[in-house]
Amino acid sequence: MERKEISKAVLKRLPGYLAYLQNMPEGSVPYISATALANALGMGEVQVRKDLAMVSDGGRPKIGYLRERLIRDISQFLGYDNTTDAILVGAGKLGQALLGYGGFETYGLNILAAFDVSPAFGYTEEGKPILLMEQLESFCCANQVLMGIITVPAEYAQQVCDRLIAAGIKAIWNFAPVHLEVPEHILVQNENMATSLAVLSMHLQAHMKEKK
Amino acid sequence: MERKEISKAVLKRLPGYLAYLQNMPEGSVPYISATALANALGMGEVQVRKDLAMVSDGGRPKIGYLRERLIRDISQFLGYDNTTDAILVGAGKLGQALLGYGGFETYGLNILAAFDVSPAFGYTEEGKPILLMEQLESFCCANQVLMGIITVPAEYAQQVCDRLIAAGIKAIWNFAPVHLEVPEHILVQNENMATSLAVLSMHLQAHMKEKK
DNA sequence: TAGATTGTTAATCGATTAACAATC
DNA sequence: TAGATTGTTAATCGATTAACAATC
Repeated sequence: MERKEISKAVLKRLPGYLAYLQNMPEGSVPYISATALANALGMGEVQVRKDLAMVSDGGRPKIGYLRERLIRDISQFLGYDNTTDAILVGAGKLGQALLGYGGFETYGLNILAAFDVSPAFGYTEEGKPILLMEQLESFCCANQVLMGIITVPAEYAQQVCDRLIAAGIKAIWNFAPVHLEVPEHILVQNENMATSLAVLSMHLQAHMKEKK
Repeated sequence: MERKEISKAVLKRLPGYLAYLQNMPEGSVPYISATALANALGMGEVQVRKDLAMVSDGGRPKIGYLRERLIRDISQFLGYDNTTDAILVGAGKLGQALLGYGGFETYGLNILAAFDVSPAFGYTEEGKPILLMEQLESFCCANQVLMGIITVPAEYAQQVCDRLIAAGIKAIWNFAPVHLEVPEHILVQNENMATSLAVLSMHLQAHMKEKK
């Protein structure tokens, strides 16, 4: 499969397809069509077909895609087959929730360690080390870590971010509700609860108004 | 301010403006221009100006917007001034992290209680009640709850979702990595970690390839 | 006044949808 | 073969960007 340029919009839909395919009722036919997938997820069938065509050429007219093959193709496209090492900064509640979430391995993400200013505990329940902030740079360099997850309070996020970049990190998953200033080649992905809440809040407002 | 039809794209950018305005260095000039805001957040100035024009008519040529006024206008537009009651289902790690996160009040969100199959604990550290699933329907009806937050494992998400809707809920914030099937008038907002990870993963793949 | 900034109207860009030929 | 499904090419839609007139 030759890699085409892919848009962010398509990229964001791929995990949804993958999740559905992986959780599909077993025992049924081994093939699935773009049409069937679209119906199951409540999406347009043309869109799904086009998206799938971006990442796999296993589609066969009249038959569809071989489910296992499609799972493999999407996973590979998303880079889930080769694991990425990451570190997490900020072992508060949210940080610990993420550390404890086992599901990330499925996505090829491996959180090596957490860092925190407080040395209160040395290991998480899962046995991941919680280290002091002082060790951040040396750890990242030694382990060639490329991804950093920020779960510190908003006011510390920028300085943590700066240190991560100085330590050689290229991609940042930011859970702090602030805009981070970074050099051009660094990617910041904001996990922004406020954004989701805005959409929900707007929907409820419209609902309330309707009721009046 | 007359309400115009607003696109989802604009809606999702508003919380970012708001957060920046609220955390601005105090003591400086009380006015801020769309240009200044755009530069601070690394966005296009025309886009910011247009977005602001959607929610406020306090903009004055040569001067810009009065910061306090703008904060008020955006907050009001997003409905952050009148609080929304919500319940949370699934008091696992993620659920508890959300329950413990104090910041939601800022967005007008008030989590009244959590529900779980396990009656192990009656209250969270913050004093919010953790109730049994059996009480879900009666609680929602009695308190006229309109929003439900789902933090249960993927395999239970759909049945929880169905119960929430039956209990009168109109908007669902879904943290489970599955597609939820809902009637037309119900809004599901997926907080999808997998989506963010896909974007990050793709960036790192590109980075690795470059290095080779 | 001059100049910065606003809001609006028009042009561009990108993504989605529709139409259709190719294929098993 | 007939029909379902694929992938591709063209049309539509929506959002972003650019250009410009209005205003303090």
